[in-house]
Amino acid sequence: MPVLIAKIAVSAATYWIDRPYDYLVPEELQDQLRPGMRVYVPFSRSNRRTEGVVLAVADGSKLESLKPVLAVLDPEPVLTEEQIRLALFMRERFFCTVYDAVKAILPAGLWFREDGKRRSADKTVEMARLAISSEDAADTADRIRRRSPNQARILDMLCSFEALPVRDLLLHCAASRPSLKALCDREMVSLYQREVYRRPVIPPEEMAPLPVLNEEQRRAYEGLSALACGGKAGAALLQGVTGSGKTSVYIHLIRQQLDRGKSAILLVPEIALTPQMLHTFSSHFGDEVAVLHSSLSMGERTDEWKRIKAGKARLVIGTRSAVFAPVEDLGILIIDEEQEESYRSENSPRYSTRDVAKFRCAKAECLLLLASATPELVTRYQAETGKYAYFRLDSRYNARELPKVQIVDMKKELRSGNSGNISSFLREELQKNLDAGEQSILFLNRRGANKLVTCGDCGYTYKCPRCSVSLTYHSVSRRLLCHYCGYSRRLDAACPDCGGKLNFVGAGTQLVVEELQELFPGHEILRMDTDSVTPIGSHELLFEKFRRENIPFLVGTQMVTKGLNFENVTLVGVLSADQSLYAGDYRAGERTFSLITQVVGRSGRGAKPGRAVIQTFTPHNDTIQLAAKQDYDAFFAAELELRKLQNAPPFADLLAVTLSGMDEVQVLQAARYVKARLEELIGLRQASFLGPTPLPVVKVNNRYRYRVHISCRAGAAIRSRISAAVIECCEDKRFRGVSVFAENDPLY
DNA sequence: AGCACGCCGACT
DNA sequence: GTCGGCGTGCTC
Repeated sequence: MPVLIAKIAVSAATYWIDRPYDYLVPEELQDQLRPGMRVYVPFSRSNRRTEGVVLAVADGSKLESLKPVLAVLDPEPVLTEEQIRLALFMRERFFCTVYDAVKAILPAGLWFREDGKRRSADKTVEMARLAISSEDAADTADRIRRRSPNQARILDMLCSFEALPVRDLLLHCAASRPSLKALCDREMVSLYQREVYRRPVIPPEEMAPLPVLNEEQRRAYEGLSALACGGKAGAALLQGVTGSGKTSVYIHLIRQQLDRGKSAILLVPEIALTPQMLHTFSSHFGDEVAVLHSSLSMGERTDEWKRIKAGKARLVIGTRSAVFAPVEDLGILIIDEEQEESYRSENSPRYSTRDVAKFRCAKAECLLLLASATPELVTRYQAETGKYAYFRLDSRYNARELPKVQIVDMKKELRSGNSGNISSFLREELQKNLDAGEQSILFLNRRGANKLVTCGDCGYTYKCPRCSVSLTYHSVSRRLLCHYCGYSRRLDAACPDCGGKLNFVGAGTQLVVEELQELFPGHEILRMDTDSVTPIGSHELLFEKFRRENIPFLVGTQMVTKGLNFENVTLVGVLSADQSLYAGDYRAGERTFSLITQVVGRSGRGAKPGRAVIQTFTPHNDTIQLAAKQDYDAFFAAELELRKLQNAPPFADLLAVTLSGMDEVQVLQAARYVKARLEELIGLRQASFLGPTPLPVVKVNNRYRYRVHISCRAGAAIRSRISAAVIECCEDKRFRGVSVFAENDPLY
């Protein structure tokens, strides 16, 4: 009798010991256990109980003595064969453990035990169906109609519907439970429980008709649909300017795939997933839509996941993690605003949504559609060189004109004595809008839009004791806060060093609001940034207020840039266009271009023409000039030349090994060791190495962080050597206490 | 990373 | 004698 062996990825394994471990399948588990199920296994010398996932079942092992699988945790596999392959792919591509990948693929709610209180309990509904044939039921109904009219009506009802929720059945038959009970007792009707899925609120809709496509949209649709139905894997770029109606093309493509019995995934950036947008899609696809995003409760997410896995929802809309949605027969996968950084995961597994999408589409032999007004340079390059199919939508809806853009030199402004955030030109434009009763949006190109606190006398600033950053002041809590580690303390009445007066500096949204209040006293101003809004839907409330009450000014960060239409907004001001331009990594240019394009696109969405004002300290900068002209093609050409010179993507792949630890000297030594090993293992001919360089914020939570950069054509061979160098460093006793990981295409 | 094993010094 | 310090090595 052959011994059954399970190849298992265990959760306790760290990156450098992560491999499939062989375990014995005890006889009593042999007919239950299948690949894709989670199990408990003993691990390590202590045999502590560890969770694992079965990757494969084989009938023999090279190893002599094996430990047994302790228990099977799932009645059915939670991972399909394809998802297991995906997890293995992710390990190789993103330098993570298989189990890390599995955790990204499955919804977190799946880990809460059936017996525990924490579990998101399944909601069920009681259903009734006929236990006899419908002919017999109809006969019986006629026979008993005089004596038991209620029971007869129930039988009639069940003859025309296969199964009905008991509640509805009784309601519609004007019957009560005893009637149903009688039928059950006579074994004519049976009852059972059906799981209902708690759904995020999607308002019930009348189904909207397919949007009418214009000539240009129709051409794009036809080209893309030919690819999507061609049964070959491939990718395409749909480059469409803001307002060109990409969404209409999506709707047609998705409808077509659903009609062919296939499913579809539509990914959107975090902030673009608005109720407005869900509304549009649910009005076209109703119950076929499942929504996955970070603001759902764990239970809701698990429910949606189950609904998708059961084939009940064939269109999945969601943010980056929805790329793992367990749909079958994928027909098309669309990534909207594909250049957005929210598509990359910042912590392990550090995956790129696009790479995962490519893998899935290749396996499913379906189309990957990348869409944007300002695609990532690499994407556009692939389209231009024929690796991706390429479609464009160049005309704006209703042939509206692009806003007129004016660049303002803030250096001049400073010289003429204005040190504020709002230039005199912008102030005049704002005044014009105010007089005309039109609205304006001011965009602050900043992440943490918070105030710094300094001493006016000695220049003292508050530093985080654990990180190499200054603390910022939060007016809501009236405390100083570290954005990196969460450290907070109360503000002193005076400078702790010299007793001088403390000043608030920095161009936070709050400061801009204060400046506006001074310039335009008595007019209402809305403020919107990461601090002032968090719960989902609160943006919408704010936006709604802005629209309805025709409030003259809206000041905000990132989120004011995203696809919102305000008829009456005719002026947009970009307060500090350069902020993101010198952020250090090779993507700074495209990030700035895309940001300015999006902001400028907010202006003049209605009947009235729009204007935009871009304030910058570097008015002659190419990126800013081209962004002002909204000339992506010229920007692309210029930036591509730059990339060629820098040997940056698409001409080379960039990877990095990041090291961190409490002992800065030791971290640096480890980093130098990694670099030396990389040079030996890969060779200087195939790659170039840079570093170690400190991260922009070198110390976070008392850990010093350094990085070694690798520029090369990254194939499987090179990646495995990088992996080997990381593992060697982890195993080296000299570097105990230093954590090391590799990464594909790191964000600065 | 955990966690056991083991080989030394200070204590009931 | 033995309790516990951490240095060392392994994980099917």
